[in-house]
Amino acid sequence: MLDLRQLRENPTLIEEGLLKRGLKVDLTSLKKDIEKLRNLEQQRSELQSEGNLIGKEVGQQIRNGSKPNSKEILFLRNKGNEIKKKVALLEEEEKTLSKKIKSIILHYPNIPYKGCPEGKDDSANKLIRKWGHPKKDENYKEHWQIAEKLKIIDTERSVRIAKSRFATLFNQGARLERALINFMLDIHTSKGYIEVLPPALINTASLKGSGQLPKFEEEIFRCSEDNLWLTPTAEVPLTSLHRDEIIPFNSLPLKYVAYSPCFRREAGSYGRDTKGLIRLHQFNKVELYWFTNADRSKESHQQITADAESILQALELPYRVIELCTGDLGFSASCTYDLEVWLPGSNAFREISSSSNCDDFQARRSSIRTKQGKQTNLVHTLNASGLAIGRTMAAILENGQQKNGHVKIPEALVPYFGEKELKPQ
RNA sequence: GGAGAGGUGGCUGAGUGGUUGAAAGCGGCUCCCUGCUAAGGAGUUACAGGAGGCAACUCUUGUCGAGGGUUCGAAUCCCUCCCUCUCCGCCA
Repeated sequence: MLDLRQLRENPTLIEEGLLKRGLKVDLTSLKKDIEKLRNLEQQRSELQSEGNLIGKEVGQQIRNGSKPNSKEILFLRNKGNEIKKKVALLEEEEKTLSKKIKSIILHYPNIPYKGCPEGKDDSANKLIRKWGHPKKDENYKEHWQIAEKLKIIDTERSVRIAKSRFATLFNQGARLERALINFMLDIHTSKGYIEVLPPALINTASLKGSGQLPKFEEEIFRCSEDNLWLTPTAEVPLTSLHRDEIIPFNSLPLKYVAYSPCFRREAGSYGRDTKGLIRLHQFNKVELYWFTNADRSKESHQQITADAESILQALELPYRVIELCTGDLGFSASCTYDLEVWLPGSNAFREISSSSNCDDFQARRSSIRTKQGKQTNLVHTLNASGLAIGRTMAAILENGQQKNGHVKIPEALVPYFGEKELKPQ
């Protein structure tokens, strides 16, 4: 959420920021509304102050022995009633106005940080670094072809059970998924992350707090009967872990790692990535999440990104780091690095992690602060996938594929998986 | 699903109409004392909005789960909703 005071005092700065994202917005009328609201608040509180004095006066006189029906007290009560009427009118006006303002600003995304590369779409994204050596020389199969041969993924049965865009894993496939989750959690917790297993069903306030609602309702599965939603990413419950809290300053940064299943409706992606593990309604993910103070959020972003990268390195999967340009940023982010893993089968880099600094955007929506001396400040929040499990499995299948149809398991994963390769069982 | 109890500051917990934004305890912070440690003493310790000094402050409004109502005045009375807990039933 954008800062009301900044909207009032420096709307052009925000207009410029939104414009960089490709949003042309004229904030003059919003600014006027905010000022009007401030005005109403002031008038109202002056009246209330007057009313409070009258209330005290009545109490004083009664304690001094005046009768409740004495002339003086009846006079004061009358006066109090008049004030009450005026206050009620102002309050009503105030409420409509502040509702209007809030509904507008909840729809505005975060503004990009100063150094964010400017551009309209992903063509303006910036290559930051590369790691490993992408295999390009041979004729590689795609991961779903490999998986089919090994009989570790069954899509048709998934349709029977649920519908399209679901996967059912068998044998070594199911085992590999489990191994990857444990492997990633172990690496991150060994670095000081606190492991969390959050609920998969989450409430509306949580989704508003992290920025998924009100704008992206159509992307999230809903249990309308209970007014709960299926979590689209652990980022949501992790943000709400500290919603409406003041975190002690000396416990920052708070670093969490959570495994969670993720559910997405994938509305509007019909026909894209229909095969395999790349785009499913349900997938597993290990998510990293930091609460930190504003001073340290830039360096924290480097660190959380490096922590996500360390998994790819440990699995010997070639990847590159891309900084998203202003037009490609997600709703809550002010700066994002995508980690893209190399998939030799499709001869392309594919997003496997997104690492974002949301600065105080989510913290303001969720009211998460820290106290430094007498000052209470919003914290900064950062998140990074570390990593998406299904896509990691796809990458392992494609990068580890052998000519005989077997798949080599990365060495670091062997203790978790228990075998050195995938082969027909 | 049936019956009951309750939601108060970082926490425990008092408070049923009038200087109660809220006792007390714990915790936190500051200072003092002590040769380290432990113990002790004094003080301090909610959040949000607004106005003014535009800095360390002062004034003001709101906030005791949320919303509405009664009243000159509500944490305290009434209504609605949400949530938590206990017992019984059912069930991993």
